[in-house]
Amino acid sequence: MQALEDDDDLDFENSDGDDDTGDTETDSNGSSDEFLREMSEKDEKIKSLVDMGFSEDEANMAITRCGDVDLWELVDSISASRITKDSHSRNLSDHQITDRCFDSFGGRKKARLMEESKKKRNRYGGRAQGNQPSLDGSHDEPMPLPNPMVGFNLPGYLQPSVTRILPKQDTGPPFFYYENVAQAPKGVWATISRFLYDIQPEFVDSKHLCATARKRGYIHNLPIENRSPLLPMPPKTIFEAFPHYKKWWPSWDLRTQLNCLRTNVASAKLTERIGRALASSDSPPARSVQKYVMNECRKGNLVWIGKNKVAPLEPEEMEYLLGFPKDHTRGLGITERYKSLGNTFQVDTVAYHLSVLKVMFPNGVNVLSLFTGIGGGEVALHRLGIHMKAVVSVEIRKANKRIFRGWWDQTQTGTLIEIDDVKSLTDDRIVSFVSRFGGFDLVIGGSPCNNLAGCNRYNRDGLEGEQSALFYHYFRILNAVKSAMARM
DNA sequence: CATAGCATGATGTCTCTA
DNA sequence: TAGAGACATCATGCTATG
Repeated sequence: MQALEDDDDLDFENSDGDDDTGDTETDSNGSSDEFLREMSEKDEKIKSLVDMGFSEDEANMAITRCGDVDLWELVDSISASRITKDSHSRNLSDHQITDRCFDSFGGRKKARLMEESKKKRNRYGGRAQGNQPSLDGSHDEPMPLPNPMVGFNLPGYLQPSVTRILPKQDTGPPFFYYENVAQAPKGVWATISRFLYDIQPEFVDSKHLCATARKRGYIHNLPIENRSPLLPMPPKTIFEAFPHYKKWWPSWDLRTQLNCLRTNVASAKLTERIGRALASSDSPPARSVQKYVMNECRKGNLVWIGKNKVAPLEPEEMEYLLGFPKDHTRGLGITERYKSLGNTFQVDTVAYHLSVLKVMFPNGVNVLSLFTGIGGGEVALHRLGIHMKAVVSVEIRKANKRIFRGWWDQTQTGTLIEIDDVKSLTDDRIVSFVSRFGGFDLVIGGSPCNNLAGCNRYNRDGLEGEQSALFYHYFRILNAVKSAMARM
């Protein structure tokens, strides 16, 4: 849901800020000693795992079990053994555990995956979303994006009704709902899906529900029958959403919907250049000018606000398109508003998926909200008329917390507990919350997309990237909630 | 120090065509 | 079937300004 920056309002609840001054100084230039190098790599991994909330013992055991493998495989292994311990809640067989570790050595599972790979490629006609920048090449399970990107079903669409049956141990409680960008680097969704109990992602482009595109993947264990959309349904075209732009919209701009709302908007210099290019050309403009203008308009989501005059959307217009109440983000600077809005849920889309909760929880829900952002999930629940008895919200950006707290105070009567950082939400604290509230009904959140998003020029390094790796905390926390609730 | 403004490609998928 | 082109993308880093 949110993009997390490391230079922004970092005030951790716990004093985990001294991690970097730890005992694992890596000597990158001097040491010719292979042994020392391996040891410091091992220390690095242990440090990262401890950082994620695992114990040092667990980290050590995992490295012993699996050898020199990627970080995520170690997390996988630890979690697998944890879950085995909770065998009364979830029966993961020894066979699966060994298979996972075996896989780490590039064993028979690799061959099996390759087989499945081929089958799926054939089944989906060769269309495959790319795969992970895999270091060992063993995780290239394809995760094709559907076309059209409409998920399991959508309101008003006549399509074959998809049914799915989840294994009993995955159906909850709690229900969980995870979100991230659909067009992630290769293999990312395959990995996310594997961690989240091999549940197939539901890919939805919000352009089928509103006037702006938003291609996202959602993994959840909610029922998919008897969903209902928020009413009134939002406008699905630009002119329906903003009729006044019709006046200046040139006939050769054929757009009927907007592209994905992002965290930045086009500069005034750029819109000026476009204006000058149009002013100095014929009417209608030459083919090449049209092409230039249209390219910039599509990239920057520009709209026509005057003769030869384009501009980016206002924050208020983005709030509207995304399903938020007017002025939801008001009070922040404009840059901060764009950043917050660019990173949030499309409320109608998420609400459609969550709508099944209404009849299941007539007395309200307890929610664990990770990466809350400006509260897209909570706004969706509220608009569905689902009461929130308690929300434990984890969000690191002060600006977002301010917005969310303001909305909560004005609209809600339940309990809100705010936590700054997923890293500080330890297993112990989770046990304590579960005991206090009698368990969570919904664990919801979209983990940072910074290192997955296509428009990141610098650090698009996948699920292991600095911010996007926080996905593993979503996974850790979800499992902690599951096992704590299983012991209730 | 906080904020705003600005410029900065790569990695994919899909479509069309030779 | 290969290749070229069209198209989309929850952003980061630098700089100026108070």
